[in-house]
Amino acid sequence: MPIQNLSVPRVVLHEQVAATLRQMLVEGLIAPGGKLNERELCEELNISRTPLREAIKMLAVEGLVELLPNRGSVAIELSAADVRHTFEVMAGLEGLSGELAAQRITESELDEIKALHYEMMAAYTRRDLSAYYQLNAAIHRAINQAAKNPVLTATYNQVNARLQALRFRSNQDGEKWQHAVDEHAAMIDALSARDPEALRRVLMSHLSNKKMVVMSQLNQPAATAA
Amino acid sequence: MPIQNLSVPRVVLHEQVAATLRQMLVEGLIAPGGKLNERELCEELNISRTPLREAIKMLAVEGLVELLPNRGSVAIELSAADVRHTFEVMAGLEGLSGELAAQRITESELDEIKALHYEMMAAYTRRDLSAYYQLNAAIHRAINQAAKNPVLTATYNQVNARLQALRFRSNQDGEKWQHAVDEHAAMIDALSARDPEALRRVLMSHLSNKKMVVMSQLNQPAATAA
DNA sequence: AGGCTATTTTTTGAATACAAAATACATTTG
DNA sequence: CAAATGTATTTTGTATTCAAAAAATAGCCT
Repeated sequence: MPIQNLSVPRVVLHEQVAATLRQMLVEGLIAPGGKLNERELCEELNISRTPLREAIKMLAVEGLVELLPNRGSVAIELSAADVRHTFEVMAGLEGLSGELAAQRITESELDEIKALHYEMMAAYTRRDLSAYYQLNAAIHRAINQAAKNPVLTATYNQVNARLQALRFRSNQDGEKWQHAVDEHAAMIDALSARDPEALRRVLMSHLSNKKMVVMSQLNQPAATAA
Repeated sequence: MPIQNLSVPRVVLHEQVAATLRQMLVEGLIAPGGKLNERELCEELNISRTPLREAIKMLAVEGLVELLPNRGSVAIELSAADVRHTFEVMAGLEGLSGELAAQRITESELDEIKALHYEMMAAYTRRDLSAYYQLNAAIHRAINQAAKNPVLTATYNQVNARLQALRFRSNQDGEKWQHAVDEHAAMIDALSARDPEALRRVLMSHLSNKKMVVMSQLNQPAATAA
């Protein structure tokens, strides 16, 4: 006879709810500017308002939602200036990641990143944007991991989540995409050479280019990818 | 007869509570590792548990408290590794602040920082540690402001709050203090010259030195300042 | 007496209930 | 008919209540 019931929530509810909402926001299930209706979300997630409201407060600190006193909360909507500022910070954090990763990366970590890079090159060659996007994210995540700094990782993820909520699909333009791929090759070189300064430069300029692509897409928000 | 009662809370309760708790944590009123008893805090702040718990969740995201499921929450206690990691990120954020500030600072902002610097030199000459500490913090805040990036400022403040909760009083050692003051002079020079790279280098090495001072104090936690 | 278990008490987690504010709606009046 | 005002409804903010888990205490047995 089972002593413990594994179906009962073993982790606290507000954490689960926060994770669900975070995913909904980052995946665009709740669009930027969209309202978070408490009653609706409670019904949808089958929870009471207490843990939901706790989760919303957490997301507000993370910068994913904005609290309007007495008027609820909405998914953040980044202005062009907000996007610029966020990318500026992301560039700094990426640069730091690179600097530290180049100093601390192990051989096996480097091999894994090289493997991811080749997979990404395959996706690029096939013009498989979705696979490319995921592998690209995986590489950046791996570099961040190689920096061996949990505080940096947490800060990086928190700021990055706000950009992910934008749901942009960059590099659709041929020339820009080529350039991004070139930069990735330079990353691998800098990592292999364990050259912190070089990797920092590459990553910061990489982010700067990504920023410009996103900014130009924001100006012409015509096509929303399927 | 007054139409509106200004004594009633015009801002939401959980914000006020979060601010109060944040101050208590940063000022050491709740010591690192100390438990946050909900009942006690409710009585002390004259509120119910709901807004208190919302505030605690916010502070958990900020990294000032740790949530122990079913066992409440405690003020964070940074290990030596945590302190190293946090300073590493702070150095990166300071470096970025400096880089941007050197590009964007106005004449009047620069003048104000110079004035703060002279005030700080006065405090240093008098060995007035408290005044020095405050002016030092004001200068770093001013440089951060001059970077004109709200996202950077918010990120910086959030990470910095965790270090402030350590309640260290560094630079008590004469030679180290002298060195810190020299670095501050170099900051003013780099700012005046609008040299981003130079300011970045100075600020990062400044933070690195501060880290070493704090780390050595952590090893011998003998004297707690009055 | 000492170690163990059982029971009470406290504390935390979540749901509900109540109050106040904001919004939507309808009615009235110029 | 439009603007404005008053009323109803919804939504948000806070307090209270209920339930479950953890901690403290007491009792029991060897």
